[in-house]
Amino acid sequence: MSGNKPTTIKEIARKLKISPSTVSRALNDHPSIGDVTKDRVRKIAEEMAYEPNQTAIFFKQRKTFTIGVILPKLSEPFFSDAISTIETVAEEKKYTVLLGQSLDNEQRELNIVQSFKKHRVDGILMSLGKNTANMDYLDILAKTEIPIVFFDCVPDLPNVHKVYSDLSTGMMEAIDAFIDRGHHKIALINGPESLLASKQRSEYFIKALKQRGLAVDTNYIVHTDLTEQGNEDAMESLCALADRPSAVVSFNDFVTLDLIRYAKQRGIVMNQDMYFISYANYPLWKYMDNPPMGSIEQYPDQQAQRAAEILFDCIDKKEAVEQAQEVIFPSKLVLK
Amino acid sequence: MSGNKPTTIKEIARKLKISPSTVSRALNDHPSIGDVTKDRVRKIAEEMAYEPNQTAIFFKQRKTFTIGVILPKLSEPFFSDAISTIETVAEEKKYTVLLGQSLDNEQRELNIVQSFKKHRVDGILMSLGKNTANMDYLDILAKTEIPIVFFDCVPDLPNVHKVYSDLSTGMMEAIDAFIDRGHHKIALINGPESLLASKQRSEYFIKALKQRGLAVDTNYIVHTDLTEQGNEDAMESLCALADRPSAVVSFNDFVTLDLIRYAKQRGIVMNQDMYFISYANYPLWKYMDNPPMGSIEQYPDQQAQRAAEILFDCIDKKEAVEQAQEVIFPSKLVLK
DNA sequence: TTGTAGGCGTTATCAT
DNA sequence: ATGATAACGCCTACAA
Repeated sequence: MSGNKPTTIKEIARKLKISPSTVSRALNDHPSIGDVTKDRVRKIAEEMAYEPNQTAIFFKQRKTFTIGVILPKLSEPFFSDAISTIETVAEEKKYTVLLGQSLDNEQRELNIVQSFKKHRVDGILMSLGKNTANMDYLDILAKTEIPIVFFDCVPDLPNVHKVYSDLSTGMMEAIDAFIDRGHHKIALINGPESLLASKQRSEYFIKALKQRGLAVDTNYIVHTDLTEQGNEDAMESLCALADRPSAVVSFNDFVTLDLIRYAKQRGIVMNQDMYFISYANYPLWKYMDNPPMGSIEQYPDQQAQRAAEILFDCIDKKEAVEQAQEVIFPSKLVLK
Repeated sequence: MSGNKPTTIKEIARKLKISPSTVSRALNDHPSIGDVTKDRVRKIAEEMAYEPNQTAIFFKQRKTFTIGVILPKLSEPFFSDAISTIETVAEEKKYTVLLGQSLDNEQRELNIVQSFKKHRVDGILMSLGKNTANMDYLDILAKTEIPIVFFDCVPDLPNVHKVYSDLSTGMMEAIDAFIDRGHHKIALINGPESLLASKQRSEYFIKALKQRGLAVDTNYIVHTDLTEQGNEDAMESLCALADRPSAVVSFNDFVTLDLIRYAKQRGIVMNQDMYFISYANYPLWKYMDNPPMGSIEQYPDQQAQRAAEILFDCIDKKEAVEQAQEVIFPSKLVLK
């Protein structure tokens, strides 16, 4: 039960009085080795509890059969779904998954990338943190030739592989749903203006309103820093308007949780005085007495699956991945 | 942007017309190397974008600076909290985390252990799946000398390191809370009888009732297989009783979500006709109109932290870990 | 202060 | 069918 080192091929060879190469070949079922020898080797290997030293093999093959996954935080169902899918795909390819949560912290993101690089992962799947602006690691990785595929929260750059959800389709459906139900005072509670995700929501929101012939009231577009306080403040500023909106598209379901709670405190009746639709389609709404009118599904599993496939294509050096891949899934409104 | 291999120490040596060992030492700031040489080496290394090949180092050191974490599923907040803590501790020790979700599947658990062993992780943190009975990997790991520390859902074996939550304290508090509020018809909706977790809940439930002088009505102890249907069935069987209980301890918050929904459908008014307390203390209750009376916190972060510490002690070969460590945190009722 | 040589475990190449 | 040798990149005892 103490420091007895693992058996090596050499030891087997010595015991059998044959050469290490023969042992190696026998163990790998090489055709040129006789069945007798193979059997003898296998038997002894079994007895001595031989286990190939993968670190040696990785080293020699210049491959680790490991991919790194970097995402903001696993406590968001979107990402815990995604990682499950990634794991499944990886498992099929006999790969193992190295995990890193950035917690939306740019510095951590960089550290994780560095650490993954150190560990010589064969590839990286990454969803950016909410505030990430700096893309230095792209250079770092380009130098090291480690393929990287972004998903969900992707950088606004050409020449990188990315898989994400098209927020506009869901937005259009949301606005449609609101208008069809007679709403014309529709607001947007958006995330921080710096985020690409926010810019997109904003853009699609305005586009959708215009397309349906509604005027865009800038008072109806407010921002939250995504903290509980920020969410409440955003809601408050909407409620303070003389002409309060009757429908709200919110950044995501987490924000909406706070909005609904705040609204209730203020005596605003859900789905009567005010209607909500947000992004994410988290599974918890079915347990709520006052769920939002709908939520926009962004398909974490599909995104993760596709991103993982592209990554493995890169790793396996398929031709198709010479150019940067860009895969976009439409988002979809799900009524509650 | 193509197959130019990473710089090696040899190449730097050649370029500088000095020996590889000198380069190695210079790079590692060895005291015997002159400052001039160090500077020259560092400069060239920088220029040539030298990166030490960790796989070579791992191979040589017989260490990977990697720990494997195996847990049932990250979609449970308990585990996503736990993994965050583990990552933090690992990061401090310059370790990276390999992830494996067992999805409560024993075969997967074994595969993951095998895969981790292949990757020569320096240690493993593991929380068992709900149905795991087979502990073969313990032998596997013992042979390989890979330390393993269990947390939360731990095996009922001696001689293994384990960190878990004492369910009895929370149960006692729950029963106390119910009784103090005048309840004496108290039921338990338990998980599958096969689970250790269920056996414990059952045992502590009965013990707590007896301790407070209440009779134990076996009709008041029902089981669910933890599916939505199972949860509803369990609730149904309680509601069907002539003498319906007014208070229920349930297996966990997920079960309680279904119970509450079912109860509401049946016109049972929460916290009036019926009161609930369950294990987990998930963060979502604050958003619910009808939260349970309370929930029992099991401190994922503390458990994970402690387990990780023990694991690193094992890895660092501290004396203290020669005997199997067993750390128990009391669970605690949190009223809503 | 620096260089030389050997080895970590495995496998591929070239012999025999 | 099997063996000897070299090499992957790095480190380090020993030598100079």
